[in-house]
Amino acid sequence: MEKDSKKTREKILNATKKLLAEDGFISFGINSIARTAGVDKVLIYRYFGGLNELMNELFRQSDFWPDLDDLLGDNKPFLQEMSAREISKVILKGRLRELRKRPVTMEIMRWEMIQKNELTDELAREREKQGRMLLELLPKNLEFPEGMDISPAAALIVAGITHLVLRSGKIREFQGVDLESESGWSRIESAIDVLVDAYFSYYEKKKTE
Amino acid sequence: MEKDSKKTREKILNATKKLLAEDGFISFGINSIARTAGVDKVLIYRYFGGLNELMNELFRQSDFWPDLDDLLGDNKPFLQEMSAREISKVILKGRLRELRKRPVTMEIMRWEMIQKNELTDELAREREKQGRMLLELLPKNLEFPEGMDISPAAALIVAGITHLVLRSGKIREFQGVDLESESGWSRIESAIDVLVDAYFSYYEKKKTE
DNA sequence: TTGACATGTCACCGATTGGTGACATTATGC
DNA sequence: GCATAATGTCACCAATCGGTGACATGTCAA
Repeated sequence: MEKDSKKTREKILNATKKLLAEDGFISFGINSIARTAGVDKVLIYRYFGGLNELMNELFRQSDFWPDLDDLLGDNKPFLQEMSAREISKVILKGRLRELRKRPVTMEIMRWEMIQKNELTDELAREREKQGRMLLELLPKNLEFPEGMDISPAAALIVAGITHLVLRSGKIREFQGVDLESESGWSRIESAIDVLVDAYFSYYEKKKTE
Repeated sequence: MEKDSKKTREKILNATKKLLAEDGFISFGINSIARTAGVDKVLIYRYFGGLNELMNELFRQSDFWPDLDDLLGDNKPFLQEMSAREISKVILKGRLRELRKRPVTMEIMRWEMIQKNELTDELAREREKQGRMLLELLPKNLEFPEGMDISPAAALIVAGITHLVLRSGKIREFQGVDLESESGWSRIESAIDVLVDAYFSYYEKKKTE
């Protein structure tokens, strides 16, 4: 019998991540964590206090939500020179790409659809914070065509991206688009480009009329 | 002690609908149905066979998924005279409106994000069937600008609509859009119009260049 | 009226859940 | 080396779940 509290904490945290990524919240709980960690469940209470505290620990030590750098990727150096149109495209496609990389985040967001509780609230707060930071980090001189009510259009596209990512893994196809092949996803990325371009052109044209 | 099997069946079905609409699948099961119906759970097994059969019965007797008539609403008489652009707008907005009316459907779709099983498969099949019928019922002479890869763009918008509706009731606001007020939803409807218009104009302009 | 069947009630089963107390074992500081 | 605190093990609790068998009670046809 080995006694090493650090190692045990590690085992618990890893088991939690693994469980969330593979099975989601459906069979998630103290017992299943203890079982897959090969550890008595009483230790979870001793080391973390309970499930909520365990989750908080998890949130603190991993990056569940992409920050601006993640979203921009290779385009980061050119941020100041980009137009509103270009930034919109890059950030939306970044959102798609980065979310797909984070299975645990995906599972938490799926769970948010069903139940609101302290666990999901933690991620929601983090997301909100990052959202505000993102706005502040963007170039101040970005010019959007006047008359644009961007919020609902942006909300629609972001919601669409989110929904498609969350549905992937559960279904093969969504409305004729293959969610299991990279070619399907690049068709979606192209659609994002086209929609953003079309949207901006629409307002710019209106202005000059 | 009253003995009326029809009434008992009714009580069970109603309790099931009520439970799904109010609490979703989170605490859903034989026991909770029996409890809220005020009926012994053994009767559920006797009358329906089990939970799956109960759900099938529910699906058969209610319209969980909007058909073309629902989607078109007042625009139905003018279907043959409408352009692809107009039909796209009407159907997308119809989708938004009709889905919002169906809390049980919303809950099932939420559950589909988490777990795939016989219950959710039933709705998925129904949805697919209606989707095919919808394509057949549309005017045959609809002309889409060439070069358009509509599927992924349509998927994005439909996914966005779905996501926003499913998120409502759980959160107040999504990306700056109020999901609890009618004004928020009409901003979203406007955004659908604009995006569709912009998308079509984009390709039509390209063609004439 | 009586017998048979439909309907409803109740008690139980094994499995699983979150949670805790009591105890055994190991590591660590003195 | 020894006491003490940290760590790990085990057994148990009440509650809930889906599911079933045994039996009581009502209804209806012969």
